[in-house]
Amino acid sequence: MARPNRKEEIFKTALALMRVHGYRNTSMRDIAGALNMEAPSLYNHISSKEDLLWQTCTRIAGAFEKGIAEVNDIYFNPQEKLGMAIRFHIEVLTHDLDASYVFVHEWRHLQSELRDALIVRRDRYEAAFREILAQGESEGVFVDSDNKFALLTILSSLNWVVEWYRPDGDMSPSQIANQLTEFILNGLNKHHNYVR
Amino acid sequence: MARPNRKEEIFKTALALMRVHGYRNTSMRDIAGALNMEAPSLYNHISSKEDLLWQTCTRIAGAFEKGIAEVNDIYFNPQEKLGMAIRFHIEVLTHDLDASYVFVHEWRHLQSELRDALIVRRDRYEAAFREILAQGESEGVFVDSDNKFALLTILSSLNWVVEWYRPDGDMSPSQIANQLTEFILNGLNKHHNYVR
DNA sequence: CCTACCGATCGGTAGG
DNA sequence: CCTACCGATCGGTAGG
Repeated sequence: MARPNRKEEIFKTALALMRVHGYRNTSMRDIAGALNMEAPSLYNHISSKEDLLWQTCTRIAGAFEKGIAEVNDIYFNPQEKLGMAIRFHIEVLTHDLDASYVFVHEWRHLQSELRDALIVRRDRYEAAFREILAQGESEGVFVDSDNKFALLTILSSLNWVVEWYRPDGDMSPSQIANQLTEFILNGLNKHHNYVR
Repeated sequence: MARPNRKEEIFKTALALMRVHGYRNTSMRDIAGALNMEAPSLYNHISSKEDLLWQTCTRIAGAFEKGIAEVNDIYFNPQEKLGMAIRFHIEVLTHDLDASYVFVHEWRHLQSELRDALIVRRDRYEAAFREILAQGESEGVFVDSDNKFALLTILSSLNWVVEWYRPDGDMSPSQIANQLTEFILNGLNKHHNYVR
């Protein structure tokens, strides 16, 4: 009876359901039903419902961290750095859309200790992004913006991609990254400021 | 015993709780407790938990619609139009942050008929925004972008404001609107395209 | 992997 | 505005 990747099947099914209906609106019975099982059988493969969410969040958070670390290792030019950071971010989001969507929307449902741990990691990630903006400013290639504000605006436009991206849609992840990079670099470009 | 604005107090308390804990994680007992009442007493003032969400969503949706209609009535220049549309949008979001936050995050928990009605209204709002971008393109003042893409990117950066705006923070709603407008107009400005 | 089942909690009603 | 209470549903356990 034991299937090799039953655990993965459970995660995949659960995340697909949670993306559509939300974490709280997806019951263990829903997940089991989609796999032709009974709810208690799920506990032979996973430890709790919350663990489904937690494992997913840490996995995605880890992917983001790996991306930003790579950017800082390889690139020096702030524009290139920002462009690659955007590219990695979009790659993570689009590579496993169900997991990313659940991560972005449902992490609040974790217990406070787990949630706090994620917030720390998110803040660290945002600080690394912000560092790129600060570097661009000090080198005189980005406008002197309110760093925090610019960062929030940039990340919001990146994260919103989970709302409308479709693997079979018009734009590939790479094209999305290109367009967003162009849009954002225009917004930051020191020598081309739009004057009202 | 009857207090004049008990209904409003219930809405206000419920939305504040739902913003922090989410719709599903806020029980009628939680809401009642915060008002020193018992849960069944709430039903003398409201009809259902879902109605709290529905009334809130329609109210905010109406405010957005009023804003975009006003913009289209008064302004002709596409840059001005876009700037004012951004300004109204930010005003609605910041004017009642609890309600806006709940609207943005929790509308999915409505029954399908109500949810569908909101989607129709949202699509209409987005179409009006998009019309402004199309006008700017045809007049040659905005870059020829993928309209849908540009629109999603713009609205995402606007809606993300509910995540970080604090009434007692550094930036006023007006300053936020100014910064976002500048950032977005730079991104769209035809004659100042950043070239990679 | 299942049956049987538990304690907790939910939105909401009856009746006053 | 309250007490008493309902039927439904939840995550999860016991035991096999």
